Amino acid sequence: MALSDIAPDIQPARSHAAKRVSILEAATDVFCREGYAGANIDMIAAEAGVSRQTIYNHHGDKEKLFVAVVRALTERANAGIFATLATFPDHPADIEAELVAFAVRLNRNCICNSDGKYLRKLLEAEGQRYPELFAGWRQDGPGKIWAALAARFARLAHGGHLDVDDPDVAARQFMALINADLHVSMVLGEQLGEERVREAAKNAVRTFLRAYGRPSALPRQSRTVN
Amino acid sequence: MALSDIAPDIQPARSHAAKRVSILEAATDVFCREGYAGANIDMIAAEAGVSRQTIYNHHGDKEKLFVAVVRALTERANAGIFATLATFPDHPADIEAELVAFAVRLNRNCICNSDGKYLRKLLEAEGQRYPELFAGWRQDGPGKIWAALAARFARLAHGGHLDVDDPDVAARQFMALINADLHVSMVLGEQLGEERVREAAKNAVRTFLRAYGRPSALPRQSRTVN
DNA sequence: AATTTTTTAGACAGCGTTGTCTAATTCGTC
DNA sequence: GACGAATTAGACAACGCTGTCTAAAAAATT
Repeated sequence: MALSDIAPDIQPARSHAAKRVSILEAATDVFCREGYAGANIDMIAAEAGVSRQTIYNHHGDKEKLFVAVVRALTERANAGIFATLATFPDHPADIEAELVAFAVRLNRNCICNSDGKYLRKLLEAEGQRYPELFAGWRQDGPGKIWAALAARFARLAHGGHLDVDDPDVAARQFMALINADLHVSMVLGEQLGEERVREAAKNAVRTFLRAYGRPSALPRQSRTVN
Repeated sequence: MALSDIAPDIQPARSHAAKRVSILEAATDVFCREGYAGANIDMIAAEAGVSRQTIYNHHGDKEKLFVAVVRALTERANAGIFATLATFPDHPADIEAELVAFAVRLNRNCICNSDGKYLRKLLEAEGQRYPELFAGWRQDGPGKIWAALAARFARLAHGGHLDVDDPDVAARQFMALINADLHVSMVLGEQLGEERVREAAKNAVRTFLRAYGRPSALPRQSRTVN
């Protein structure tokens, strides 16, 4: 009962927070692997190295746990995307090389990493069942990302580096081209190496610049067909 | 016992085949809506207008039923894609208009229709769990489709209609561009109208031709930026 | 060292699902 | 109309999962 005066408000346990994280990680894994209905609490408990009761203590409910998982996932994923977006080449010296590097970062850090894969999978699997959960993702995720990316392209166009008439369309197409080669491989769960990602980015940017590049910015790259 | 001589080999019942189809349709629906683990036989039976026992009579097992569903789905989807692929404009008079029309057909008949959506969803949800099932789809589906589409583009290039150096890449990028605008909307289950599909196809083909079009084939379309 | 809180293992009821079985019924054929 | 095959409704056991509970163990705080 006596409240000591030094460090009075320290949380009851330290392991508490660590276990919460560990539970969330394991739950993310299992929910994504097995789907909501296929996942069971014992699996999650075993994978988290925690007793089943502890999970109920922390999250109260299978559904609440699922919601917590999706929230954490979307927040992390959005943060990662915007962090990568901040590395967009606003004043490119070599636009092709810098766009390729940017595309590689985008693929590596946002789309091919586990958060991206997990989020896509949960979205496809349970999106219909929890529309309100994923509507938030959609607004804060793709909505803002496309807008932000479109603004970057518009600025590049204004600076004379690109010839873009509809930046929104260009942004969506850029994302689509980035993923063109990788999507099917990822769905099947293949692990794709760095060079594969780089190749995909190079192809995407090359086509993107053939479509939207300024004639003056292109010509150093040979474009003859053999 | 007495085998009458006329029409001896007629199947025992006619409703048999109809019910099999109806079961498969309902099972496809339910498996895609609820996932494998979340689907239950009673749901499927109710949706098929059939008793639970009949399902077991026809397919024996929940897992066998699932396999049958995926097989039917992949076969139908592949057939549909190749049928649409046969309408590719091999000798285009107006390449942009004909590619747009082709893209619209591809989207409407193969990607946005229920088979396409269902297949993608099942693939994402259960692909890891049944790799052998979906490996077949991957080989006969995207593998052959990309090759076939690439061959078409190569022929267009050879005929002087396109400037394509790597037809495989071009084919994948064409598919990716086609889907750029629609994918997110579809995942969330929105119903997209004809004009939306048409708009997406127009944007995709325009960019594709800006990247791969022959200079001589392009210029009639004004490309000035305001 | 004592105390309080958290965690654990295990048992437990309640519920839903799968797959089987049986008896009644429907359907198409003869 | 009578026969045989398929279908149906319902009951049923076996099983797995959720969520709760209890008593023991572990961890941290005092």
